[in-house]
Amino acid sequence: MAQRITLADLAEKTGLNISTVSRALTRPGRVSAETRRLVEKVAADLGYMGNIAARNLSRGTTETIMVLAPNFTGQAISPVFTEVLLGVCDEAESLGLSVMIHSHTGQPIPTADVMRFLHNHTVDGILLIATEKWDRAVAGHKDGPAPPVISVMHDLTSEGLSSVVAQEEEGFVAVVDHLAGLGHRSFAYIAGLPGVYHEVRRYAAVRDRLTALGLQDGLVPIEGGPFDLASGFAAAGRFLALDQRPTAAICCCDALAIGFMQGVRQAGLSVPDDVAVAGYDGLDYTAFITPALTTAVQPSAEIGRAGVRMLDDFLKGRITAPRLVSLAPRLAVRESA
Amino acid sequence: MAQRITLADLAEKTGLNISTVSRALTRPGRVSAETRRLVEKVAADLGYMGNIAARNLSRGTTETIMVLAPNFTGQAISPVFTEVLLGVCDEAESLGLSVMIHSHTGQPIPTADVMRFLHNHTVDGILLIATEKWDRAVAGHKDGPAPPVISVMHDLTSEGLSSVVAQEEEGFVAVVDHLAGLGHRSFAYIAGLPGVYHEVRRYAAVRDRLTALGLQDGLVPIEGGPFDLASGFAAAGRFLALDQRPTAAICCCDALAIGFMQGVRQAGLSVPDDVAVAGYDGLDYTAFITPALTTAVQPSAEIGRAGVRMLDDFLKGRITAPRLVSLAPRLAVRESA
DNA sequence: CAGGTTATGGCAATCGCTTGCCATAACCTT
DNA sequence: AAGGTTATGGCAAGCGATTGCCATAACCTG
Repeated sequence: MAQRITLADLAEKTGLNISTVSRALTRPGRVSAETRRLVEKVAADLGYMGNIAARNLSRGTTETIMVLAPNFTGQAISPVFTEVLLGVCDEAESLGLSVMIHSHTGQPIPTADVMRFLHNHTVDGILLIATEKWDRAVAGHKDGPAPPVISVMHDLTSEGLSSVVAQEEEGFVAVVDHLAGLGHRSFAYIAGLPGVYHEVRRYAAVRDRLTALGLQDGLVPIEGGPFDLASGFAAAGRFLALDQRPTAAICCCDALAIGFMQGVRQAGLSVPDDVAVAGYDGLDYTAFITPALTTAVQPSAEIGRAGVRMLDDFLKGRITAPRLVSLAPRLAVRESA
Repeated sequence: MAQRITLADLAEKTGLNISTVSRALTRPGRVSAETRRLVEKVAADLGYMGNIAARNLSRGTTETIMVLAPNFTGQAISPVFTEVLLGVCDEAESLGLSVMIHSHTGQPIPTADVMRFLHNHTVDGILLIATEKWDRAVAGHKDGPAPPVISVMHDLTSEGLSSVVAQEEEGFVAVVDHLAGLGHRSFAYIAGLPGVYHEVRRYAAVRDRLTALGLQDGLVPIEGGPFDLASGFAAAGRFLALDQRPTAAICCCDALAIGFMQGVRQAGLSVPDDVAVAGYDGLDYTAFITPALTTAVQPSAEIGRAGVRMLDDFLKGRITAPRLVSLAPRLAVRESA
């Protein structure tokens, strides 16, 4: 793929100077309409395509953003992440940004990596899908201006990073309220990975809401696992072994819920009659299984879009102070509860 | 994010020439061990990070590949694609390549786009996940050397593109054989999007195998749709309206199968007793729904990995002629059939 | 019509790294 | 010890586009 046509070629062909050609192509108002038309015609004729690397070097910019995702390689991907990515790509495209994707291995966040990508001009900004805390100290940027990094799905404003998140708490409040409204008084909580951001917040939301309703004594936390189907299935075993089984199960995420339902039904229990089940995320699949899962549907793609918009605002200097955007989930009441 | 340290800084600090510093960092054998150590130490001290854009311009290379995916924005993503992407990222990382992702809007493949990315040095090579035919003519490269583009999931060797695919036909042969072995003699085929590569091949595989078994008269094609859950659900309605319902349903993909199962079960039919259902793809979810879906599990992530390896081989000049790699799916017999 | 704007195009430095080619020094051979 | 290698580092020319600054020409204004 040898680079064929350069600005120099166009310059020679048009008899103009390289700089004029460059301006004709990138600064519409800077040259006369006539000149611009000429250059454009010749460029089209010759099939000029420009050299991005040269532009990047010269401008010190790449028009590229990176999404740094957790565990993206080496294990299953959460469909939620995929949806976020879809939103990201969508919005990036309409803003004229390219998107690179890279994975980080989880906690602790490889701040050094982040900084490297930024510093060596690989990308202009980063959309961080963190699993754990962003260790600002590692960056050695404690005093400098905030780096162009937006946290997605995690509220890291306390660390100085703009963030766009879902109102998970509200989602779980809605779930709890719905279940309580159905008359349930005992609740299993099928946990995600212990200690992890989402798990911690979701459990807290459930517990607090139950407490507010005076039902905290009915809460039975059950070990789950890494937000996947198999962990939910395994959790069902623990649930079944309980002396007094709660009548409802609130799962930390949809994958756990689906696995859990599969587990209890295999043991002969009926959902929702023997145990009502609710999840969180709103994966497509939840609507097409039997019984269809009641779940809080999170606007994942929109989160991705908002993240990109925010990063773009940041890069263009339209905002400077860390900001928080949080999007509300919507409860989808279906058969399982 | 101002670029701070450059090779010039290191050169000054070490008293060496820029070129020597550059070599110390990138051509281990080219300088004395002592010099290298010195440079490395100073580089570490100063936190040198290099400027990728400059390197790219100078080397005429980007060490970046692009995955060009269909419909990635604007509509639901197939989990299969996600899995492929996972494999791609995984392998790319271990080969030291970055990956950009970009979407194309389907047929016809935007060959011009492809060429632009290649020509303007945005990326070194492309992993094309095509939906339709690759229009070689558009590229205007009919005579030139093959561009560094690998087709993934579609055999485009006939167009001169190396490809890595799944042996879909074998997968469907296995499905048909399994169903026939169970005693089924009438088969509904729930179709994907009409005319689309996968749909065409899969249907042909089913029909041919049934013919080979002398069971072709039992085949009833049923309109499905764009490889998603809702289409499968809708197809169930058509299936139910049939005068004589086949006893087995072969679905073009898992999403269709899941939607289909949901549809027929909602109508009171039992799977597999009233109708056996089988899919293709091997999505995680198929094992955790009731009834668990019998399906041909395609090694999607491995396809992604193999694609990247092949592209890398191509870029490094280890292969030049178009090649075809095809990976076998594995039949997972579960409850639905 | 003189003095002052404004529009347009050219010059050349610059972005930071890479690499072919050359010079030097050190080390062999016979 | 003379001629020949080999290892190491420096020089400088790129890679291709961008952009601040300047020169010129065209156009105003009173």
